[in-house]
Amino acid sequence: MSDSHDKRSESAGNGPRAAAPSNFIRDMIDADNISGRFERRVHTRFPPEPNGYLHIGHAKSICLNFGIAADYGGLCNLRFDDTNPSKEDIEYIESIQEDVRWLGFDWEDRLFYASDYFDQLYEYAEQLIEMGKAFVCDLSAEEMREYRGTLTTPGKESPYRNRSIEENLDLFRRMKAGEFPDGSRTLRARIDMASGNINMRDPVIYRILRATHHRTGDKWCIYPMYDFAHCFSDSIEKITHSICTLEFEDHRPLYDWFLDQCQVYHPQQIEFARFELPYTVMSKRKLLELVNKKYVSGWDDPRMPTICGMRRRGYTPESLRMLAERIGVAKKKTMIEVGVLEDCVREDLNKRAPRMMAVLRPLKLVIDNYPESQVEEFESINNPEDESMGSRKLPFSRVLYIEQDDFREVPPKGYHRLFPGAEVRLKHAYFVKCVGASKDARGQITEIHCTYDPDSRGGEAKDGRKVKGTIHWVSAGHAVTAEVRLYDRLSLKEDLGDVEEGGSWLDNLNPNSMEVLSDCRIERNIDRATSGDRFQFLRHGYFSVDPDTTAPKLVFNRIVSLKDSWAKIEKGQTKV
RNA sequence: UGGGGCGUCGACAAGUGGUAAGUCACCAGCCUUUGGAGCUGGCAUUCCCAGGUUCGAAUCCUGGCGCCCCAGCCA
Repeated sequence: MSDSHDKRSESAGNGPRAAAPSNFIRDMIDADNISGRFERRVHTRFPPEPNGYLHIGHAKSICLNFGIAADYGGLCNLRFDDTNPSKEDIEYIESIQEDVRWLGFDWEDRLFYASDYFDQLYEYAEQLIEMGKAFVCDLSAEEMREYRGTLTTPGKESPYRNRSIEENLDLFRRMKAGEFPDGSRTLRARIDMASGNINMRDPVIYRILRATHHRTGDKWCIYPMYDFAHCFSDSIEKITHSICTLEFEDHRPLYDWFLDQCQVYHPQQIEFARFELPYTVMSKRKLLELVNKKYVSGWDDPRMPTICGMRRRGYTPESLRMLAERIGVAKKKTMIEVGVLEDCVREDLNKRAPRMMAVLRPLKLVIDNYPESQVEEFESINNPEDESMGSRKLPFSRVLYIEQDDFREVPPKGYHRLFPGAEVRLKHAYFVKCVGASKDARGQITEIHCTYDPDSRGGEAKDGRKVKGTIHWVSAGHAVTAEVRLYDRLSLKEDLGDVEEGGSWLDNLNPNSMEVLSDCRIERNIDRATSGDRFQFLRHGYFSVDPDTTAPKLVFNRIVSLKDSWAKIEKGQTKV
């Protein structure tokens, strides 16, 4: 995987940001600050489970938690919710930290793990038992499911529900001591089997699970469940606002119940809605499957909506933060059009990416009246949006490459580029007029011929005549060959999970999500580029140097194309 | 007659009883040595529906409708 190469990335977590938009979470915090509920403190946390790589959806949560803390002069912790060693791995712990840092946030010395609290959590469990609020249950998983009831019918109380406190304590201690096999018993809260909220039907608090934990090793053979561990972890860290996603709304009564029973510091859980991006995957399970079954090259495949995938693709942290800001925070589940994300990167990169001339699909152009061995150099500005980025020299000669799409034998209506008899400007260089095209035996155009106007040096005709089109080009003898990878949506369907009976979501995968162009020609100035550098290839879009780049072979990823109003017009024409 | 949520422009989203912000998209024009960028203007008489309260309702009340989540010893 590429390392974090974003030298230009600025921290986003320190100091107040510009005008943060209003949302219901801020309203709640404001109200708490007025009432003095948390002594005007704001302390949030980002609590990922280290069982996968972070994706763009997590970025929203990260920006929200760290962003709110920063805006209110508060703190945000990074806490790994590592209560299920059978699914978790150190690889994920490392990648998550790298991703959060890359996004621009800093947890300073507040890196925590739920496993840091295992001893404390165990104490709370015994406390609950002593209060008669928890019991050891011998029901098997299947039996427990039967006893739980259904959505519309109440559950039945476990036959073990009324064991004595002494027996429960003894059994629980023996669970901890490893006297019973995995899955044979659980510790359950004693709440209400008839509750309409299934989470309150005597939920499991601890299960027996012999798995080596990445931090506590084999110290424990019982592990706490999410609901139990999470609220107490928040409490121990003196979190004020525990922000999570909507599916935990049903869990809030349980979150509150545990803390109330033990009479400990009590944060406020607040739930917000996740967002979806059409034509992609955001489910951790599916992302894992894509990686394991090699449908993609890895977690950081540039087509993946993972943070590391997007980083490798060339997205900037700024653009991801901008997205989070633009989509807002509410309780309505939303589908964010890809255009919003794309606009965010374009806006960011338009201001900072140096321009380069790159011909992706080369077509040879010979200037018949240009001296054979002559080479000129033209000064070209690196970024018209930022003069301070300077300029560079561009060699020009008799044989050039232009984009295949910039020449048409028969031009469609409104086409401003080259066709027999047409004159265009070669950006920064000269006006050229097309005088003919050569074809091979199969009728394919092999090269086109032009004449140039020596009086248009620099791109301005002396007689003042105008030209409609300006195209990019590269001198054939002075260009480097490179590979460019173009990406498209991973899914053919807006909802990748939309599957016919008997089918698999894998059938919805777009077989053409990556196109490799291996014979691209780029101006030689690109030579100095190193992995992670980003450019605007004139008239094409924004590209980044992929880490697959080796000394002789440059490899680029297309981050996003430029807006192409001609493509839109032409598409409209053919539709008729 | 299980519980919990949500419903404001094509997509997001402000609005918290005083007469529908903003962003993306889209459309039109200007400008342009990137058909890029930029600039200007347009884009919800109406807020899921129906009643009601009120001088006044997206906001309050009543009743509908639609969508999402929950029956892991996952988080």
